[in-house]
Amino acid sequence: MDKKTIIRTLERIALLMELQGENPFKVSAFRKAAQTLELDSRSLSEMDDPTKLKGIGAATGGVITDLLDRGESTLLMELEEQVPEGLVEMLQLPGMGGKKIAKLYAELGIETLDQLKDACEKNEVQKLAGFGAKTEEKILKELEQLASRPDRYPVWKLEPIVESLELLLKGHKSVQNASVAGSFRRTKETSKDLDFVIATTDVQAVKEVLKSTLDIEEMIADGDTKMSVALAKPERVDIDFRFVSEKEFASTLHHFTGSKDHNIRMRQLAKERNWKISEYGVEKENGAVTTYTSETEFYADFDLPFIPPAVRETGQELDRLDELEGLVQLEDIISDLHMHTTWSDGAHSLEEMIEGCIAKNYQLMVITDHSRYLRVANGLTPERLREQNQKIKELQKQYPDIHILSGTEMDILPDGSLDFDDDLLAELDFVIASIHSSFSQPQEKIMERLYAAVSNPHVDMIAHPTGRIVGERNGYDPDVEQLLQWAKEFDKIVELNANPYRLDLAVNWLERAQELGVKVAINTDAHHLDHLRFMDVGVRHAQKAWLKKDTIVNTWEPKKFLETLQK
DNA sequence: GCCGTTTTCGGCCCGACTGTTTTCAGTCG
Repeated sequence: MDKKTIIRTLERIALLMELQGENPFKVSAFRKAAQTLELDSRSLSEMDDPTKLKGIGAATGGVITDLLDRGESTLLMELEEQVPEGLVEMLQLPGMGGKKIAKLYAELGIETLDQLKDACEKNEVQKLAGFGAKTEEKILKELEQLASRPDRYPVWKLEPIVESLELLLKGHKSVQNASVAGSFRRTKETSKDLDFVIATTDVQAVKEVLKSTLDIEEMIADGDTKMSVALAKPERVDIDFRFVSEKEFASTLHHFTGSKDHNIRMRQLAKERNWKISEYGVEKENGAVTTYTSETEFYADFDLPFIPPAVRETGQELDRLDELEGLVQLEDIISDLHMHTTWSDGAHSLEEMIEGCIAKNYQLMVITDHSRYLRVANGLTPERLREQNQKIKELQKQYPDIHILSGTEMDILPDGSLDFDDDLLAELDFVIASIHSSFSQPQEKIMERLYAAVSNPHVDMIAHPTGRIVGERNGYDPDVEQLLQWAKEFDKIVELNANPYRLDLAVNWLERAQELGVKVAINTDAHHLDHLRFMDVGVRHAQKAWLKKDTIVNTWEPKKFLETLQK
């Protein structure tokens, strides 16, 4: 018996109980028990007695004992028998929760989505107490959209929407402040919807602007403090807008940034002081509500340091406050080690990229155009690479304020060889090795290729180590644990590619890299000047993995960084 | 269902909106 199975069993029990219309507190007791196990970093064998943990009582402990003793749970088996499988799917319908689904099953015997559709069309549903004609209509509409709508959107699809909305809102005369909140602000790879918090003196005016500017498919809610819409274009994504006064902005932003678990921990802290947190501020013992000018001030009132949105996830961040100190910040980044120019498939010249990096106040940069194998990207032949190398050395004289390194993003070929020979690599300051081809090779072959790169003395870094595209494709499926072990062994840098398409490595592997003492570089892989801004996304993604400034080589002073390369 | 040194009963994070009601339940975040 493993911990994951126990966690899944407890969660499944909670889900099935919810579908029976059970008391929500009872349901959440099972979820909390699952979470208690999940958040405990020990494995099952390292735990003395999991049923003694806080949050696990007689019933949830019984499930665990059942699983440990017999490998199955009587409670779960009973529930599986009582609750038809089709009910689980109904939870995907917005507006449908456990109570309603339980009622439809109990009174109309509805077990499947098809039966639900049928009953709605025959107007049987609106006859039930608590249901009406509008509910029936809504169910039919949601049933129709169920198949066509993705349940989560990758960050790179949402980013342009967020950017344009923040611009629109901040430019409005009645808006004092506006920010995206929710999982997007926490830098999750994917989000179910978008949340915005808006400080305004004129809710109606702002609502009007939003309504007239956005391509709205459906008005989901339209109240005095909240408006929810489903966008028609460019994505059919739901957006929530919350309107507050300026003084409430900070606490509302905190509230709607979440996560839910982070907020629960904060509310528990408040409770210990007889305070009460709501989105409008913190109610103190005397009943007065304190408001804040910033989230920093909000946290300070609880004697806490500012907790970056990216780490506000499980609630356990509040037990890791000492680790916040050295967490990497955007201001720490003083170099970008991966970018392209018009010499290969970039949109800007060497000079333009150099000036772009100077504008970012970087102290060091590396030009890393593609190698010859990547013909579609106009990859450089050895001759052109040497020519570029020469040109960079000349440009260095013109731009004394920044170290300009001459590098390459060299392909690791499908047969496991490298695109340039060692003599040429030795002439370069910095060598990136990447896989851009034959993704579908078996893992063994992929690892052979990666080993060739990681074990080559001239290679400094492995770029976008898995080749994934967030929410689209998994990449070439390397054994990442092995790759990280090799990176440690050969003292190579692994990349965190900051392009929101990639965010490669993913958070869990970045945590592992730091644990192993592997060096990480956050790079934009810019093919356009505008892409240099992705450093911000990359840093927030790194924060999500609790990466320290010291782990990230592009926070290092040029002297230290260059010495490391020479080793 | 779980918890507890102001508690073994009565809370559990808290509030907004909708659709159903005619004062509130359900859902959502």
